[in-house]
Amino acid sequence: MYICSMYSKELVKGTLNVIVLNLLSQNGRMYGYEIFSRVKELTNEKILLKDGSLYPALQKLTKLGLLTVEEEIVGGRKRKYYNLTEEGTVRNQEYLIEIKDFFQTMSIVLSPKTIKA
Amino acid sequence: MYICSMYSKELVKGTLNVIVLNLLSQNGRMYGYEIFSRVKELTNEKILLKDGSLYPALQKLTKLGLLTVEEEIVGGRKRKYYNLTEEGTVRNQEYLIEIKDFFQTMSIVLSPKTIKA
DNA sequence: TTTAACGCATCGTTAATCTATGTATCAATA
DNA sequence: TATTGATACATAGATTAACGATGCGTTAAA
Repeated sequence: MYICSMYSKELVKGTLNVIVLNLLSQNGRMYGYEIFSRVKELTNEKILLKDGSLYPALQKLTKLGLLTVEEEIVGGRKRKYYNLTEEGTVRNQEYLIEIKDFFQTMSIVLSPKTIKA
Repeated sequence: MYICSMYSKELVKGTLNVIVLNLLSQNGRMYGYEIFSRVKELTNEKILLKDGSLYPALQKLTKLGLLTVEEEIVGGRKRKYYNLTEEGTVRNQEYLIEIKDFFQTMSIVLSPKTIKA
């Protein structure tokens, strides 16, 4: 899996957690590769999560108590299904509020017509 | 100057360059502390650039040929005025396009109602 | 049988940003 | 007059999220 996002790394940085948490909150039970595929599909291949980023992130979020894992064998292949915990749900809401506020603030800073004080 | 942004570091990461370039493209000639103040004012203190981030960033952008510097003494204090170069103007446009596209893409990923394929 | 897609893991590196600290001027204030 | 806060810039070292590279194993298709 060698892939590359159309956005500079720096931009995408800081959004991985909220992407993962939010997808899980909407779709429920998902496994890593499924998350990768779903993001790829939703973004028209504009955001391609790196597996070297995604899998460690899922492990980290689990360690933090935001996700639960269940391992299964499906079609001879190992899968790890993740689910949001209650804490994960709360954190997702917080993240969403923060990121939306941030995007709005950024659009003000970057708006072509800002009024000088 | 000890300050703290209301957003998590990770989110703001990757947006410093475009903030600086875009402010300069709108306001023309500005100095570091002025950029800090302007962003603070525009964002209602939600984004407070750290001086340990801003000044190195200005130096880096200058080294990259995106900015020019002129040093002046104003009111007994040293100021370094920055301006966009042509290359900086082009880069700013590219950054703007990228970040707006990215924000739109993110809003799709994070939208509460995504249609499953 | 080889390639591609599936599915997960991990080690070492990168690089943007932060923290902390330092310098110096000026205005206000206690 | 001494101190604080705002103005103005600088830098060395630490942090840390994410990345690149690599590895393992399965299944299906060419």
